[in-house]
Amino acid sequence: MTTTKTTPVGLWLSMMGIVMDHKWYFAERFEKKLPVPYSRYRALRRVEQQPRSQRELADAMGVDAPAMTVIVNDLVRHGLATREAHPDDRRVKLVTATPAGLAWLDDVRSLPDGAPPLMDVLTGDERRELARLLDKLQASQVGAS
Amino acid sequence: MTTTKTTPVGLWLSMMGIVMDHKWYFAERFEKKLPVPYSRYRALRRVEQQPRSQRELADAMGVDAPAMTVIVNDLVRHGLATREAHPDDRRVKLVTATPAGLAWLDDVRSLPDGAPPLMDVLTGDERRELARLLDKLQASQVGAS
DNA sequence: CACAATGGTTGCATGACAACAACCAAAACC
DNA sequence: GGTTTTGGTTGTTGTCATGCAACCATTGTG
Repeated sequence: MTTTKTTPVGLWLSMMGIVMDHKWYFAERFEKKLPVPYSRYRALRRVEQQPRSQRELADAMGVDAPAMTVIVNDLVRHGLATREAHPDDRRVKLVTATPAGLAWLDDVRSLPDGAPPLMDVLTGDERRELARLLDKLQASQVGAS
Repeated sequence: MTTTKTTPVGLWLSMMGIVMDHKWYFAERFEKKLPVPYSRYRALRRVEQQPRSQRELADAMGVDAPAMTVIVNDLVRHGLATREAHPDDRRVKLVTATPAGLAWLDDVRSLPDGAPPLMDVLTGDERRELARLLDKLQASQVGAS
């Protein structure tokens, strides 16, 4: 039985290992809901609260501009988001989630058996604590390379 | 400010999101240490304590036999592991970590700046608590070591 | 012994993702 | 007003991961 080191790298390796080992489980159910890659969810998530430019999205996701274009193309094609020119700077394309897009986000988040059986081993208190820690991690956004 | 839901799917999406958002950061430093894909680490990790057959490894990692062959080929080619026929059943190939393999595992685990700056926001207590929760999750994995 | 089942191997085909070059359009700057 | 910078697009390439088909060697079973 592994005992995760409490160093940053130790924690990171442990967390990444768990995610990688069980990614396939989630992927199966996720792609059944809508046949798009997970990166589309990652992008749409970030325009849930307010529209963002593709530049902002690319920086936040750690991908380059060409990759972002492809992702947004896909979102638009599926009616999950719209791409409009920014009124003040027409170079900028604002990506906005459509009602269908918001509904899809909710769908994914309430996927039955969407999470690998892993989480069942945690008690209610532990889940709340894990959620708190993950939120704290998520709050610290790192810039691009 | 996202507030992670304490449901299994909510926790899973949050955790996976964090890993995916920062994977590139780790990958840069990981592949600088040794130019092999991360999957090689995932595999070698599992033979750290004791040798395993490729079948066991494949099941534990959620990949099929052909993929496992490729991974082990790579490990052997880099001198990180050996592949020997099982004495009792010569169909079975036992994968064993070499001293160099074990050293590499340690190297990766002590990569300077190997983890994204994320973890720095956690206090010592929080890191210990996160390590405990991750260990509990990991313990429920198939073939956890 | 003939025959299936199991563990691995080889080869191929696909999809996701990242990196990059080349390009266009709209600002910003001197 | 011409140049540079910025946001975005198109297309190509390469790598990794995943899946499948066909095959070999070994073992187990009737």
